[in-house]
Amino acid sequence: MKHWLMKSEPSVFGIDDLMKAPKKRSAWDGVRNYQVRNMLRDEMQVGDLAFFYHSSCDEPGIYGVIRIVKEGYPDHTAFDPSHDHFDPKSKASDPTWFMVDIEFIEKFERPVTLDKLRVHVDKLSDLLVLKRGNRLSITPLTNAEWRYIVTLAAK
DNA sequence: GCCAACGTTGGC
DNA sequence: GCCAACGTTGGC
Repeated sequence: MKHWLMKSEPSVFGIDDLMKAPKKRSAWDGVRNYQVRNMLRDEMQVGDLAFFYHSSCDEPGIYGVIRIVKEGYPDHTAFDPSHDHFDPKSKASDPTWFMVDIEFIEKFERPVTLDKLRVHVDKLSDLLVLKRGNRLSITPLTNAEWRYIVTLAAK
């Protein structure tokens, strides 16, 4: 089982939206970056756990835990001309973009904020979300990084 | 294949 | 709103 960090803007879709969704599940759609597409399509597996990270908000950070419940499948929002994420180069017969389904697991009592992650940069020096200029909305974490952040959340 | 221009991301 | 950093596009 792999571990991930998945970023979203809470003004668009945050962990509270996921908690309110039917069966506390949702598609993770709208990814339009090839590196992230490859992870969605080729690497993420049912049962993988991910941190739900809020970006572009008052307090960026990790707000909880989610689980992959459906492996990569074509992102149909790319086929719909009326949709924000429409992409004419993605065809149903040969889709460019993929998504997974996720399920709510846990919301932290207090988020592990970006500031807090930075305090622990000695233990989290490879964490991509701490690297300046990183633009990937989904990044892999090592088991050690995952466990360390879980202990931060429990404090 | 190069690279300038442009659009997007995301913290501040 | 600003701006650094990066990905993508398109002319050549």
